[in-house]
Amino acid sequence: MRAKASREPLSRERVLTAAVALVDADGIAALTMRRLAANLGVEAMSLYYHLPGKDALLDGLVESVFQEIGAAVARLGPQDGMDWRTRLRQRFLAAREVMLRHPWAPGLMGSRPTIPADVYAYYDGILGTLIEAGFSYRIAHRALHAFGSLPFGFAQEIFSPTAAGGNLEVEVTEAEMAAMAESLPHLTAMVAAEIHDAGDPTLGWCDSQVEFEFTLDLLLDGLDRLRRTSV
Amino acid sequence: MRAKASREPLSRERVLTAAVALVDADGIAALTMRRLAANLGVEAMSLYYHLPGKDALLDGLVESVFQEIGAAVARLGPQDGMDWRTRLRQRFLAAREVMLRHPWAPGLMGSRPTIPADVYAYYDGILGTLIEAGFSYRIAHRALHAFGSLPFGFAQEIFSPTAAGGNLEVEVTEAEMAAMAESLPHLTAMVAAEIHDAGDPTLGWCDSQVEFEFTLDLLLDGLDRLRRTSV
DNA sequence: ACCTGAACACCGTTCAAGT
DNA sequence: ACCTGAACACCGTTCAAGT
Repeated sequence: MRAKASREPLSRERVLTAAVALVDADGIAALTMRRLAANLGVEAMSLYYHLPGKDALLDGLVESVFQEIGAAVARLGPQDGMDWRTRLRQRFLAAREVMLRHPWAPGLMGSRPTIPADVYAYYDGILGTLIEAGFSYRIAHRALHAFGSLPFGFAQEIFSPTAAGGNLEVEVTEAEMAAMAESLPHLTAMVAAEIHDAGDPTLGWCDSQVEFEFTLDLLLDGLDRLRRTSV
Repeated sequence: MRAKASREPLSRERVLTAAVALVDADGIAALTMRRLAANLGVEAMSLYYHLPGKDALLDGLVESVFQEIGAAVARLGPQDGMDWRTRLRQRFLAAREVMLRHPWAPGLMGSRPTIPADVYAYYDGILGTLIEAGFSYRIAHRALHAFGSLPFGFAQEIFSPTAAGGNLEVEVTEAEMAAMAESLPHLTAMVAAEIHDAGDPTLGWCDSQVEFEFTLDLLLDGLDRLRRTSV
């Protein structure tokens, strides 16, 4: 895990790249000034020359992930011929691919008190798409809120990605299953009725691609209906 | 802030109550084993007799908030005559009132690796309401995901409640405003078009009651349309 | 049964100092 | 300009010990 010593000096960018790699590999709890420095072949105090402190490091992590989203969206190319729903759908799905690579990012974003500046530009683009499609500012504003975290490629997860929900069936014994059927009749029936493909890459608790796209389309369709009736 | 010394012995419940009070008052970062103990008039090590460690304390905090939601929902009384949309709407709005009292809770929930057991029963009730209304298990399952955090009384907040978004206009100078109009034309126009009631109690970044209910109704209406067409 | 004191390993951060 | 060593205040947690 320790990077080979390099003679080129540190930089904010190198520090952030190493931090993303560290967190991807060992989780957010492993991100320590001392450990990050060690991975860079340097003392902890050296980091303070490139970043004011740990909060700035965490902000930088969020910024890094968002820039990755920005790059993925830019890679989609011009969207001239498309209607607004297709445009937004592509954006959000591109963001999702980035998030699948950094499952710690949603939790980190949710805990930061500041918003990286580039995010405003990102939202401005979404808003522009909506206005161009004929939405009023009022409805477009509410649409931004309704989208929630979808622009960042993840559906709502109230609890952490590593939560137990998805593995429910696996860890439960026969006796517990019977008790569950009694206390949680509807959930038990649902699990029985639904067969999930195991092992698909997911952000967590059943938050598979299918669920993500269902929520996305439910909102897009509902907004489109609003647009065509009242605007 | 220090509680008066009491002769009755500590208990898990007393510890959790004090922890909620501490976090309500001073924020989640102020929750320290040593500080919590001091508030209880006790040494830090005493807490370990009632809770295995800090993780258990954080889990207990989430559990406490959820039990408050459970109590608020129970206070709604029997829902016999109501249709499914009204039932869910009342539930989610009741949960929202609890969350407004504990603005740190969404962030904490998002960072916990485990789900309190009672939450399953809560979801089972929501699922039962959907099934009773005629939804298939497949659609009901997806509806649970689409709801996201609404059952817990908060709409998606990608960034922390204390984020800057809501105060954007206030902190911006004239020159910055002009620059903003150039780089963020649509957002600037939206802010100009929208007048927000200042000072309303909110979970954060424009997540006012109106936005919450808009998202809620958008999803409920969309689901209802699905129910009546394909089921 | 319930609480404590001393100690340990580990944080983030400061500051003066090195090169 | 860039990095370091020693030190500080503060963590969560252990363990043997008190009552």
